[in-house]
Parts: sequence; structure tokens; C-alpha cells
Amino acid sequence: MKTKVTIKDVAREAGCGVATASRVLNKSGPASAGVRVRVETAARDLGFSFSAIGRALQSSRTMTIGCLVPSLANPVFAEAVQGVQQALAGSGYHLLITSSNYDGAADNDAIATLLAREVDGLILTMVAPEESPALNAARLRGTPVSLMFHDPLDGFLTAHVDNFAAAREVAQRFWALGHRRTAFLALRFASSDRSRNRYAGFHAECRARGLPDPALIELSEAEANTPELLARILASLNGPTALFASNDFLAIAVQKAARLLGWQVPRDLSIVGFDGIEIGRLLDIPLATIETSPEIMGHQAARTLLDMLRGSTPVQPPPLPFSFRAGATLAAPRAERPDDGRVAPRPPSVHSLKSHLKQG
Amino acid sequence: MKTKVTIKDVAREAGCGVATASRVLNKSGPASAGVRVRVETAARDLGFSFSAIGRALQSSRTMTIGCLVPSLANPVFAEAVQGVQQALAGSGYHLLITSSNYDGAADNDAIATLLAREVDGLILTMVAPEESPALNAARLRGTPVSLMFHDPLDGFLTAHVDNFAAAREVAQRFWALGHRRTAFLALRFASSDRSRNRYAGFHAECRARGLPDPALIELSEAEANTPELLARILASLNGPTALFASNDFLAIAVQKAARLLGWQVPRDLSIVGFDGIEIGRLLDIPLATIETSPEIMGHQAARTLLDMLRGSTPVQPPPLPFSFRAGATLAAPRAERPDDGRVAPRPPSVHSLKSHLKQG
DNA sequence: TTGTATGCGTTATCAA
DNA sequence: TTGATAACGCATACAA
Repeated sequence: MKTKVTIKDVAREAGCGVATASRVLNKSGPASAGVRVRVETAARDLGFSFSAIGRALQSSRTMTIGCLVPSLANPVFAEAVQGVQQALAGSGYHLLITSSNYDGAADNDAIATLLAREVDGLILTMVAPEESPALNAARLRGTPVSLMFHDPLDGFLTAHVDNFAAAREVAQRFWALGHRRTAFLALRFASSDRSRNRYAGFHAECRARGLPDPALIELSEAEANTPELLARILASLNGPTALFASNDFLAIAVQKAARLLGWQVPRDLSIVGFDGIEIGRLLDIPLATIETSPEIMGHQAARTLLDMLRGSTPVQPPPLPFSFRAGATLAAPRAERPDDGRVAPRPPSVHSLKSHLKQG
Repeated sequence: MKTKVTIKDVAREAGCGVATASRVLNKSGPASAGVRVRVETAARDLGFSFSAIGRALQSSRTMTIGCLVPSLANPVFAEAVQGVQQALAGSGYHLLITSSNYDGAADNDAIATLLAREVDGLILTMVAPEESPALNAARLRGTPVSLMFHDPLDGFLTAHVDNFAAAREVAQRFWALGHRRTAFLALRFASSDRSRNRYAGFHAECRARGLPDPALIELSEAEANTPELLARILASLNGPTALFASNDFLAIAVQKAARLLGWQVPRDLSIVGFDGIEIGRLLDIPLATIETSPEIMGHQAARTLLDMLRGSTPVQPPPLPFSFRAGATLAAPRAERPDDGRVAPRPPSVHSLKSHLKQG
């Protein structure tokens, strides 16, 4: 019933010493045929299974890997975790998963907890990896760390896509279609190096093409989740014809908001997202987006970590590929200015256009 | 430094015994002011933190809870896990998360592994809880178990919604709008008690209203993910005017397929989903669905488990509320047909299901 | 081939 | 108020 059966019980039942039982069950040493069967049947009869605790204490390896992501509710991270799990399957390692809810302090707590559990390695996506005490503690302690989603950092290896380059491609495509006034939409811009790098690339390419700097809009949770609020923000912009959303959810939300304003996508506003979540394909107007593979990212991060655990010293892998996924949310702007006959209520005068567009 | 610093190191540094150091750091016993500061500074200087392993071995409690879900890629489960995490926050317990990928065998392996880690409790959503050896092992061992999503089972407590009743409500609404020929769409029907119960409720209410039995369509992964294949299946049906999809993703996918056939939703086909995922609200045609709260479900499951761990013996909580979320995918059928509801050789319902049908 | 004894990090017991 | 020690479950060095 409530009794945990240990190797000692098995040994007693089999009439041998614990060392012998251990050797038999682990196939780690010699044992006569006789005692072998006795031990094995005893183990089976008693329903014995090894205690990971005892093993960990003795071998100073827990065979556990700690994984931290900002949120599991975001399918991008959930998929990455799936990729990690898959890469770990059969390796003997198991995953201890935590999420920080995009909270930098929780981040550090979580890592500290994982370290206290003596995880053998860490796979992390953090809010602020740059100056994390916990990350330093891990390094000090000699616990291998593999990052996901982050751009290359310091002495850490990371599985990532080139956010900067991907964002440049979006700008390039906007430009090629004839868009001139653009906007960049982000949630948690300040706390996400991904968002920042995407904006940086977008901005850089706009400059390179001679476009005005994109309008940068950072949304609050409330604004992102309430189409009416988002619509108001959209309306206050200087009539961009193309908008780059830092992730696909925002891209979908902004479409909803545009609809509230009576704008048609892509006629009145082209939209491109980021991530390439599956649902984007199924929408009435399939979403144009940068397609990445979080699952492969997780897979790569896990493989890198396994390499470290195996004793080798892997090098920083190149960025994972991304691809532009065409979609009906992106098209050429409806008409050449100056006289854009959009019906939507919006305040801009021609003058305010140039003066208002500033980088953020 | 690869050196793990233990309480022994702290004691040596502070010039006291390990017991004293333990008492100070745990505030679990008397200690003179002098030794207290010495221990505390030593611990800080050395960067000491307790080993969860050592603690677990000594106290036979790991302060870890094992959690198994079919997949983290499904936001419904991901949200539930979030709810679990939230309920556990501050309780001192941490989560060991695993997923089975809807594989019944992996299910059992996963639980066995969690038990080997001596988790203090389990929060589970399984493929086949009814006859799981691992689940029995947990019970034998005395490890508290709390289920999520499953309907009440045997001697286990579960956080759930009344799938049967929710599905009846869908049928009732179809009926009230004048629909007569209906269909039920499911993925992994055979391996999901949720799907089965939803069909059972839908079927029962159709009967109760005098409607023909709904057509039951079980999709393969490939069919669910390929609009063309799904369209072919839709076309082969007997012209249902209303379709109940076992989850929101299917409901979205089937809209895409309908569009391929030139059908308009809801004019030619009404669609209702299940789960109430957020994205459904943002779609061009907002999805009518049964809204549930996986997060609250996870929260409840965790609280039930915490009660058990605290030594009380909670009772089975009532089903969590669900609500019908209106959406533009549901409307009255376009026109009445003369042969309404009782002509035409329709594809028979799967007979083997009848054994699963619960009474209303 | 086998069994005994030791140590892993911690806490509880108990004697000082 | 302290500290030495046993115990937890396991693997292993070493002795038999």
C-alpha cells in the first residue's frame, strides 16, 4: 500500500545482498544465473522500480533537464517545448518545465529553483538573459545552458532565427510592392529581444530603401486583446499602407481592428505577421507571415545541450532558416497617393505625415 | 567552478556543526545570535543553496508534482497547464510536465517515470484512464491523483466540464434554428473520451428532438490538416445543414474546406465548435462554440490535489460551467426542404458507439 | 560470484 | 544552545 519498495526489499526477498540486486537490475556486473532470476522475479513481484532520488544523490546526476519559457499559452513556445521533448525522447533525460509569464524576476526565481533541483542542464528562453544573476549562477556552477529564441549572446549557445534578417525581408517586400508608409506593432517590446531585433531589422531596411521610418507601436495587453482599443490606435496612425506585426496573434488581432474601422485587408492595409502559426493558414484571409519552426528550434536547443552533457563542446549553430509565407493579407497598396480615397475615419493631413513618422 | 557547495561547507566555514547550520538556514531550531550571523554570511559568501535531492531523500517528499497532458501544442492543454502552474505558485510545489502525444503507451511510460521520480502527486489527462496499469500503480503506491478533462471515473477526482450536457445544448440550438440534418466531426474519436461523450450527448439530444441521427465523421490527422481532403469528405455527406466539430480547430478547418466547395458559412452550413479558444473570436466570421475554461480546469485540478496533499479528502467537485458562445458561423438553415429530415440513405452512425451512449 | 561498507546532502534525534 | 550521528535509496570500491 503506502510502502515504497526499495532495492533492499528486493534483495531480502531474493535472499541476496543489495549490491547483487543492484548489479542484476542494472546489468552492471556479474551475477549467477540463479540469483539473477530470483532478483528479477522478486523485483517484479514487489513491483519494484528504482528511486530517481536515490540514484541522483549517489551519482550526482538527476537525468533531468530544466526548461524555462515565457509562457506555455503561446503556441510558439509550446511547440518549442514539444521539439525539446522530442529531441530528448530516448535520451534518458526528462524535462522539468516552468514558465515565467514574461516576468523577469520570476525568470530568475525559476532558474534558481531548477538549479536547486540539480538539473543536469538548462534550456532557456528568458525575458532578460543579458544580465541575469541566475544565469550567472548556472555558469558558475558549471551547469550547461542552451538558449532558445535568443540571438547569440555572450558565452551561450542559442537556437534561433535571424530576426533582423527576417524583418528586413518583410520591409523589402513592402517596398517592392510599392508601400511607403509602414508601421511596426509589438507587444512587450521593451522586454523582448526578439521584438526589438525585428524592429531593428525592419527599420534598417526601410532606411536602406529610402522609406520613411516605420511607426513603432507598442501595445499593452489590454490593447492587444480588445479590438476596439486597437482600432483606436490604428486610426490614430498616419495612414500606413503596410503593417508588420511582431507575431501572428497581433497580426490577426489587428485585422479585426481594421475591420472595425471599415478598412479592408489588404486593400486598405497590408499585414504581415511573424512566427507562421498554423492557424494563420486557415483564416478566411490567409495570413502573410514569416514562417519559422519553433519545434525545430527546440529540437536544436536540446541537441546542443545533449552534446554538452555528452562532454563535447558544440559551437554556435547558424541561425535556423525562416521563410516568407505569402498570404492574402499582403498586396500592393490600393492607389498611389497623394489623394487616397480611403473611407476610414482618420485625422491625418498631408503635412502631419512626414513630421509624425519617427522611429521609436 | 564545478564544485557544488553543500551545507557541510557552510558549517565548516561558519565553524559549527551541520545540524546547527541546518537549523539556522531553515529557522527550524534554536541558535545563538553569533552563530546565526556566521552561518548566514557563510552561506551567502559561498553561494549556498539547498539541494532538493538531499532534502527529498531525507524527507521522502520531493515537493514536485507530475503533470501529464496529451500535447502541449494544443492550446487547450497548454492553458490547463498554465492554470495548474498558477494554482501551485507559492505552494512550494513544482511541476514536472510530460506529454504523451495522444499515445496510450507513452501515457503509461510517462506516469511510471513520474512515479520513479517520486512526485508527491499527479495531475493527469490521459488517453485511456479506464484501464491504465500506471494509474493503478499510483493508487497502490498511495500517490494522490487528480484528473483533468476526464469525466468522473472510478475512485478518482476530476476537473471537468459536462461534455454530454454541452453537446446536448448544441443539438438543442441546431434544432431550435430549424436544422434537421446534422453531422459530428471528430479527430481521434476512438481514443478520446471527451469526443465520445460529446457525440453521445449530441446524439441523445438529436434523438430526443426527433431529429435523424447525426452523421459521425472521424478524421485522420491528414484529413484534418488538408482542406482539400476535408472538402471531399464534406461533399460526400448527405447535405447536413449544421455541423458540430469536436474542437475549435476542426471547426476552423472545416470552414476552410466548405469554402473550397463554394459553400458559404453559415448560409449553406452552420458550424459550432468546442473549447472556446481565443482565436475563434478574432476570425472574420467569429466562431460559435462551447466556451470552456481550460485554465480554470487546471486550476481546480491543482487545488484538489493540493487538498489531498494537505491531508484532507476532497470530494468530486461539480462540473465546471460552460457556456454557448454565439458566433456568426451559426444561423438558421437557408431553406426548408420538403423531404426534411427523414429521407435519403444517410451514412449510418457507427453502431459500436451505441454502447458508449450514456443516458441523458 | 557475492556481500559489506561507504558516501552522496539533508534533517531529526538525542546526548552533551 | 550545540554537534555528532542515524537514516533516506542507491551505486560502487573493496573484501571475501
